[in-house]
Amino acid sequence: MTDGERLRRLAADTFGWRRLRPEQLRAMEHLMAGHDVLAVLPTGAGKSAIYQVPALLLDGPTLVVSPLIALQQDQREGIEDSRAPDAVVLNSAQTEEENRQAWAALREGSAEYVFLSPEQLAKDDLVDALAELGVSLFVVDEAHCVSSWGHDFRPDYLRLGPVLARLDHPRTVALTATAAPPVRQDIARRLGLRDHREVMASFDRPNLRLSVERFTEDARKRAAVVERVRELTGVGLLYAATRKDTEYYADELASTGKRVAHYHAGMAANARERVHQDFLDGAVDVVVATSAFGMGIDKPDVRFVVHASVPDSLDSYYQQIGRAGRDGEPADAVLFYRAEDLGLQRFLTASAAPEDAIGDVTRVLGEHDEPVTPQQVRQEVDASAHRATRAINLLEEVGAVTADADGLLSATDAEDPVGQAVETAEARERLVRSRVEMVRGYAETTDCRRKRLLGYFGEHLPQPCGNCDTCAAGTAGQGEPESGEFPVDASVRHREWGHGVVTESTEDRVTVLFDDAGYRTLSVDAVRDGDLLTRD
DNA sequence: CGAGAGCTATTTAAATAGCTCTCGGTGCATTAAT
Repeated sequence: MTDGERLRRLAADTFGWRRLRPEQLRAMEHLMAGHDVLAVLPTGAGKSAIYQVPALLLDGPTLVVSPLIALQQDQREGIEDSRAPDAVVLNSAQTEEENRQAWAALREGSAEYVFLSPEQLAKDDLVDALAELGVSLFVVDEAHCVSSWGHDFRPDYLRLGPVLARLDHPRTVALTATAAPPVRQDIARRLGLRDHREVMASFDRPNLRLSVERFTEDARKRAAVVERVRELTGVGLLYAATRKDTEYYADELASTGKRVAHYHAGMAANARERVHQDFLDGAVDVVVATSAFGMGIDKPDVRFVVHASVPDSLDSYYQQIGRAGRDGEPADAVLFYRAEDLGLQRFLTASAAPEDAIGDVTRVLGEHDEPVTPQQVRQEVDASAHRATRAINLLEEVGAVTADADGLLSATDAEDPVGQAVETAEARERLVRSRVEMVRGYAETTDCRRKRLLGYFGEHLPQPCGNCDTCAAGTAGQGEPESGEFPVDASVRHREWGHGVVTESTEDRVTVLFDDAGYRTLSVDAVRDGDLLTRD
C-alpha cells in the first residue's frame, strides 16, 4: 500500500473524512517521505488534518505549538470527537494535577497529541521530558505568529528553532492561512526547516467583494461606517483600531436596531467567551472587535468584514477579511480609510530595541566559561524574561550568541554585539513600518484591488478581477503586463537602500522588499530616468 | 502619529484659541494579595 492510500484510509476510518483535498494529501505525503513542510492553506481547508493523520503512522507523540490556550482546548475537543487516540494540553490555565495527568498519558502512550504554547517550551526540564518521549512530529499551528509575534510580542516563538534542534529535529510542519513570501522565508528560517516543501493554495477568494471608502474627516468616516454596517445584511465583523472604538461603534449600531456585541482583550474572560458563542450561534448580527477577535473562529456564513480603521499590514488585513464568505457565497470586505489613521498603526507597531537587556545578556554570557541555558540567562539578567528573550534572539541573529545542539548559549567574539543587535532591531522596525505603508498603497490605488492584494502575497492575477470597487469604477488597468526589466523575485540593488528582491512588478510600478529598508514601491519611469535600480 | 481631555490666558467675564498631557493592540505565564 502506498503512503497515499494508507493516509486516505486512515483519514476515512479514524476521522470520517471521505475525501482529502489534493493539497492536504500532498502535504501529508511530503511528511511521510521525511520532509519538513510549510503549508499555506485557507482556513476551513482542513489544515489540521495534515498532521492529525500522519501522526497515527509515526511512532511517538505529536507536539502541536498553538498560540492561544482557548485554541488548544478547541483542537483537543475536536480530536476527542473522532476515533483518534487522546489529545492532551499543557498550560498555565490548568491545575497542576491536570498537567500531571497529561504527562502520565503521554508517558504511557495513551495520548498521541499534545498541545502547548511556545512559552511552555522555554522551560528546560519540559523540553528534556519531551525529548525523552521521542516526539515524532512537530507542528507549528498558525505559523505566521512566528514572524508576526515572535520578534517582539511573544519572543519565545523565535526560540522554537533551538527547541527543535534539542528534540533532534523531528519532522516538522508549519501551518498557516496567510504568509507573504518574506513571511514564509522568515518562518522557514526561524524554525530551521530542513529540505522543506511548500504546499500552497491560491490566495484568491473571488467571492469577496473588495472595496475602500476614503475620508479626510474622522467624524464623517465614523458616520459612514455606522451607515454602511447598518445597511449590510447578514452576520458580520467590524474591526476597530482601539478598545474604546469597539464600544463606540457597538453603541452606535445598537441604536440602529442591530444585535451587536463588542470584543477586545481588556474584557473579562467569560464576557469574551459569550461573544464568541453568540457570534457562532448567530445570536448577534455584528461583532465590533479589535484584532483580538477571530483566530480559530470558523463560521461559514459571515457576510461582511468591515474595517473602521486601517490594520497594521496587508497580512493582518487578508487574515481578517478571510473570515468572511467561507461558504463561497458573496461577501463584502470594506476598508474605511483615512491616511491619518496610519499614524496609530505606526505607533502601535513601533517597538524599540531592548538595548539595556542586550548589553546585560552580553555581560552575563561573558561571565560564564561554560555554555548556559537560556533559562539561566533570563534569571541572571536584570530585565524581564520577555526583554531578555528578545535580546537573546537579536544577539543570536547577528551571530554574537550561538546555541549548541542542547540549546545552551555562549557568546562569540563578535565585534560590537550591542550595536549590531540594535541595528537588526531597527531594520526590523523599518520593515514593519513599510508594511503599514503597503496598506496605504492598497487603499489609495486606482488599479484593481484584488490584483494589488494578491500581488502582495506573490500571486499574479493576469486580469482585473471584476469584483472590486476599482473594477466597478473602470479605473482598474486592463491586462497590465509585468514590467520586463524587474520581474518578481529578481534580485536588485538600489543606490540608497541596497539589496532587495522584487515582490511585485507591473507596467508602471515595481515593489521591492529591501533587506534593510523594508518594502518600497517605485514608479518604473523614475527607476528608468534615475537609473535607481540595477539587477544584482 | 494624532485625537481628545483638560487646562490657561485672553478679552468689553463667558467663551474660545491654543497649549500640554495622556493614551492607544495582539497573550503567554507568574506572582502577590485577598
